[in-house]
Amino acid sequence: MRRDARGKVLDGVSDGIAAPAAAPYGAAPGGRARGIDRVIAIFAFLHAHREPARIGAIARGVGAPRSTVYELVNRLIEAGILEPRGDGGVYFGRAMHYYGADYVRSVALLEQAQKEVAHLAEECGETVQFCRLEGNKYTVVLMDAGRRTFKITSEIGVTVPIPWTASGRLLLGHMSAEEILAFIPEEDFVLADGRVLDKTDFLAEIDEAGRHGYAVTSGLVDDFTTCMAAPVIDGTGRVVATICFVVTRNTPTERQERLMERLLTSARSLSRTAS
Amino acid sequence: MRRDARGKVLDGVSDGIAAPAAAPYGAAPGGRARGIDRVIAIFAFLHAHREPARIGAIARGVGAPRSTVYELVNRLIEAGILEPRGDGGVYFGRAMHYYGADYVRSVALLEQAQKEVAHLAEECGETVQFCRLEGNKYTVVLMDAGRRTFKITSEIGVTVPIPWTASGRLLLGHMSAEEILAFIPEEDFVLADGRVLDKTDFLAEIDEAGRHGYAVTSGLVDDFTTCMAAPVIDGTGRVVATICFVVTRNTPTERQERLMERLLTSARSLSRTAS
DNA sequence: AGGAACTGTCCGATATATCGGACAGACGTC
DNA sequence: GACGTCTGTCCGATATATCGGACAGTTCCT
Repeated sequence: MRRDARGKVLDGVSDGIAAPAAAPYGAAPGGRARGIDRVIAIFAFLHAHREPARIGAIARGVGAPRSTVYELVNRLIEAGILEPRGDGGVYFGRAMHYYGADYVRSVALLEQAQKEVAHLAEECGETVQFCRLEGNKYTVVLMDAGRRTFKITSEIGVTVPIPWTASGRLLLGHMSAEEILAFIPEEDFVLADGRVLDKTDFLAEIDEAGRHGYAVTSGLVDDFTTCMAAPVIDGTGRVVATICFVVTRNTPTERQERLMERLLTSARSLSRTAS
Repeated sequence: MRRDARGKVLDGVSDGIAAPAAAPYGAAPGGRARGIDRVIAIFAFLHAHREPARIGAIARGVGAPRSTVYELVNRLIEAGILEPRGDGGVYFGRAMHYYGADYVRSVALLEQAQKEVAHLAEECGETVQFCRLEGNKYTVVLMDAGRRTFKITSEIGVTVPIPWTASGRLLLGHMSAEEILAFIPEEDFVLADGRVLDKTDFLAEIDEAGRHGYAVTSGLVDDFTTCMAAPVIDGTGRVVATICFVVTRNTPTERQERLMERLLTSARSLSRTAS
């Protein structure tokens, strides 16, 4: 009886970190779920939705009874964790921002990365990102859109297939070819425009990135951007994160080289903190 | 039977936004609390605690049974909302950062303020903060510690008595004298070092700040810092936030004037977004 | 005007999450 | 080596949170 409306939305922007334990969008029909699981599902839904949602839409999205969602959301609003927005919508609230800031502050690498990202963006005017793996996906953890924010390719906390990114070619450096192919879901080799990446090429690019100590890709996510990434390496030699520029593809080679120098300097500095 | 240990800790860094509805630290002894209320209390406790806490300490801190806290915390860790840290401690996790970033992105004023704060900090090298009221307290919403991060006076999301701050003198501009005195708790006029602020002086300073369109205070939070604040004003003329510099008290007057010019420019730009 | 789809609120029943207590093991101190 | 305090795990009982359904009011179609 329960329509699975909006399933598409959630699928498209899959997140993977906070999905309800076993159920895709909700407990088995008739089953009763715990409040905490409902809350986690509501967070995941709002994050995937990317903008305020009305309570009815949330209830449908997570497959929970409306009455339950009203109850929980109102309690979360009271706590400042969610916030009512215009037109009946609800989205994340101030408390989330405070707790998120606590997280960043508590991780030395992130705290420093935030400074580096802001500094590079200000100095060079380009978009700078600090990226990591999130399960078997890639995600932007920190970003500064720079001055000429011509286009936002990806946003904080939104997961993206690893092969779509320059950083992805660095972040898998510690894995063997077999491990890599087992790790990445088949469908992640398909780009947004339908093109399919060749796995042999991909493996070769990972190898090359590891030898050079950086990676550059063009026209993967879209036709007009180039992504340049440098690795942040921990004490064991493993690439734990990357710092990268997102620039227009027609950026002159000399400028790209200068930007890469700046990236490598920052990455080395971050690597010291990560050790 | 239940010791109220750590009560002091929570008191000292009172937060005010996410405290469990009625109970100070937990439900009445013997009573049974909802999972969601426990979760909210756990968040508030960790935020007040300012660093990873062990589960036993959390249980004591929020006045909940250990078995319940284990259950809830493990579920939250699974969802990436909390994260295990070294030595058995637990603190906020990646998901919190992602959701917090969603919040900032969804509020136009905050998104722009983040850019302004980073830009001013980079350009001037001083600590810049974007501040707001949180109930009847003051709190830093955004901060960039600048280059010479000589000392962190306050951190994101930590509430501070309004009279302690330069911003506080601007943020109450829309209230009458009676309203202000009714709004601020008696104890908030006592500074950290025990000095008591005179209410008449305080009201006069608010009036002066409103007429000048900025506020400057020295030696309030500690002896060595000066705080300079400029108001962000919405369409109705109300001060909805401030942007401010935190500098050493011995900063030359000419430099302070130049910094204030930069603040006022940013504040005017933000005011346009806030309207 | 009628209908469809929404919102926000209330209610009683029952499946179950929370709780208290017990357990073994780890750690440090005296 | 005995003691106190901690951890992580398990369990059964029962107070109760979740659920389904109903309600009136609103909006937006046609």
